This record gives sequence, structure tokens and C-alpha cells, in this order.
Amino acid sequence: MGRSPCCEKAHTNKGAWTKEEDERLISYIGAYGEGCWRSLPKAAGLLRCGKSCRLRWINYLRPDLKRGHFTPEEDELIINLHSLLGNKWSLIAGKLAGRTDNEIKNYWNTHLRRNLLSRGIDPVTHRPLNEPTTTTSTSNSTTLIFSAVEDKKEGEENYEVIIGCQEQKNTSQEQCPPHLNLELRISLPSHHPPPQLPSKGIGKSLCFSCRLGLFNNKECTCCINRDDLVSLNTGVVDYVNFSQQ
DNA sequence: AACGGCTACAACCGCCGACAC
DNA sequence: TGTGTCGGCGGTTGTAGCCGT
Repeated sequence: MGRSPCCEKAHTNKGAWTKEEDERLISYIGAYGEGCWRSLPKAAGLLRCGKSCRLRWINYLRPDLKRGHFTPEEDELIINLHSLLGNKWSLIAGKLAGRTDNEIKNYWNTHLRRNLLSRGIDPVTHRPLNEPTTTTSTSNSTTLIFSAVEDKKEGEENYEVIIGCQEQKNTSQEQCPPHLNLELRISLPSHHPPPQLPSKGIGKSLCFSCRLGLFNNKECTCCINRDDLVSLNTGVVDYVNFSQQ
């Protein structure tokens, strides 16, 4: 028994959206907001699958979309982010205001990928095409140097860890790419207080590395006083291990 | 003008993780 | 703990429009 279909396919439209369908979707979301995509089509009077509505809204109708040509700065950012994150289009899109994952994915496949190939760069590994695909040497490894700031406001249970990230090529002949500040934000759910180390007593908590899963609790001895966590913690992530899925 | 190949991008499909029960 | 539902993601496909012949 497989899962039930997300909608009744026999009674749904497919293909390009009409202007009227767009207007219905826009007016419905304008009145009731996003969410509950499964029931939205019926409520909005659309003969469409909920997924189709979601995609149409997110990729095309959302008012905050930028659209239009990508700037050279955006090109460079996408290439750099892709070299770090791979095909994580939603993550990449999160760093480009007004751009959608679908838009970036299409742009990558039609423009940037070809662009890199024409420059003799492998769009998957972001290394020269004539370079061996597997390398056991550490001479070409890339290191991500991260710094983190824990941001917890007084009286709040939730907090964020803001990661600044810089890429450093461990090779002499390669040019160093522009440093990236990903400003990744990791938030724990508000109903989950920060994990505590009971043996260390009140005011102690897991360090940043433990929370990210870079070390387990047994290996890590750096139990920092909670007050100190508001200051800067730093660490190093092996890029190869970090980026592989 | 007609045709075929190519390009760009909107839309679909299938899978997965989170969550509720 | 198992199962079903839902939203989200990445890969792929379909097609309109452009361009060269």
C-alpha cells in the first residue's frame, strides 16, 4: 500500500497557469495567508494540486520576488555557495534575496554550469577539469574556518548560533576564492532549552562544536560557562567531510 | 516563409523528513 | 512503535520562443 496521492489527479488542471488561476491564488493567499496547501485549491476554487499551488506561489507569484537578470555579483555568490553547499538550491536561494531555489537551479543548469565548463572548471567539484577527480592528498583540501556567536536575549528560551564562514584553500598555486560569510543561523526550537551537561553543574552547557555534532560529548572537553558563550567561539571544519552528503 | 535545432524556464514527479495520532 | 499526512526539496520534463539555415 503506497501513500495516497496528494490530490485527485483526475479532476486537476495541469500545465501552464492561466491569468485567472493566478489571480484566484493571489487573492486567496492575500486574504488567508500561506499554508495548508492541500486544502487551499478547493478553498480558493482552483482545480489544481496543492503542491502545484505552492510551487506557483513560491516560484512565481510571491510579491517579494526579484525576477529579471542575475547580476555578476549574484553569479559569483551562487558559484561560491555551490562550491560549498553543492546542489542545496534552497540553502543557496536563502542567501539571495528575492530569488527562488527553482530559479537558481535553472540558472545554474542553463548558464553558470556552462560558463564554468567553458572556463575549464568542473561544475561539480569546482576544480580544473584536467585535475584528477579523486585526491587523497591534503595539498588541495579546503578548510572552512568558522566563527560562531551565540545570541541569546535575556528572558528568552530560544537562542541562535550565527556562523560566519571563511573558506581557505590549503594549496600554494590556487588562487584563494573570495571569503564567504554565510551567516548561517541555527536556532533550536523554543520549547527545547539548550542541552545541559549535568556533571558540570548549573550554568554550563554544550559547546558550539558539540551542538553542531562536530564532536560528541565524550570527545569534547571544552565545556564553557554559559556566560562565556555570548562571546566568540571558533573552530575548523574539514571541507571535504563537511560538504559530502 | 518554413523548418529544425537550441535555449530558457515553468511545471511536474518522486522521494524524504517531520509530525500527529 | 508504526502508519498516514503534509510540506519541502532536488531532479527531470515539457514547451514556448528564439535563431540560423
